[in-house]
Amino acid sequence: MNKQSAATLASAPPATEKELLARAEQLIGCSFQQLADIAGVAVPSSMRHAKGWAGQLLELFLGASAGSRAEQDFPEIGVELKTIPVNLQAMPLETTYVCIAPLTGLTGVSWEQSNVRNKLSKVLWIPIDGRREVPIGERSVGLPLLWQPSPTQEQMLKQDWEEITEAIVLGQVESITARTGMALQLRPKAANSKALTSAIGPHGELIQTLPRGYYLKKQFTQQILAEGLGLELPQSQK
DNA sequence: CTGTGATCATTA
DNA sequence: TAATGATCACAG
Repeated sequence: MNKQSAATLASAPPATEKELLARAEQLIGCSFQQLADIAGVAVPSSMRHAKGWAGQLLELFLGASAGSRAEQDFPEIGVELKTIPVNLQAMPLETTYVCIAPLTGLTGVSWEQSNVRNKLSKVLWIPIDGRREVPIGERSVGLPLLWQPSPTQEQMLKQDWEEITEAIVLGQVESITARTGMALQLRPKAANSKALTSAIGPHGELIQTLPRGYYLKKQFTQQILAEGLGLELPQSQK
């Protein structure tokens, strides 16, 4: 079968949301093998040593420009790109990394000014086939969804962020686990478990601890994707 | 080391 | 088997 693809590498960032969506729509149904061929890169046999491969491949086609800067992927139009591995039921297979968590200098920082809120204020979700039993080259790209948090979702994120931030400020960072929070969680984000960064200790002193990052829990991401498909949960009452 | 892109793999 | 804690590659 000749799968016709209009996918092309982006030469510049999209100037508008509409242009970004148009590019994303050209990728629907494309396999990673096709995209890798166009991009001139090899398809890894496993993600084990190529964990960000799919995300960075899609950045090439969409024209993301921020590189490794702590910014949205498309600062010109205020959009963050997230690829999300899913199964055939469109259920997320992984949590979603949001950003690194500052562990010092947080006094006086509000949710409104937080990096988490900035990154999540508008997100282009692109589901990808994340099934490990399928060879990577055969996995394909799903339907893009441009999302902004609903008031309820933002409230949930804000509540979690405030709970976690308060613990960090109070020197309780080491007592925060991935179970803290309903939508947002704090987890290690480092090369390995020996990496260290500064944080506030239980008595207000500076301590060295494992760097952490903010992640979205699967259940929260699943809700976003389901609503994007128009699949609201059944209402028991109308 | 920090921050980007995340997924892996051991544990509960 | 799902979720938590650990890890991989690369740019700067």
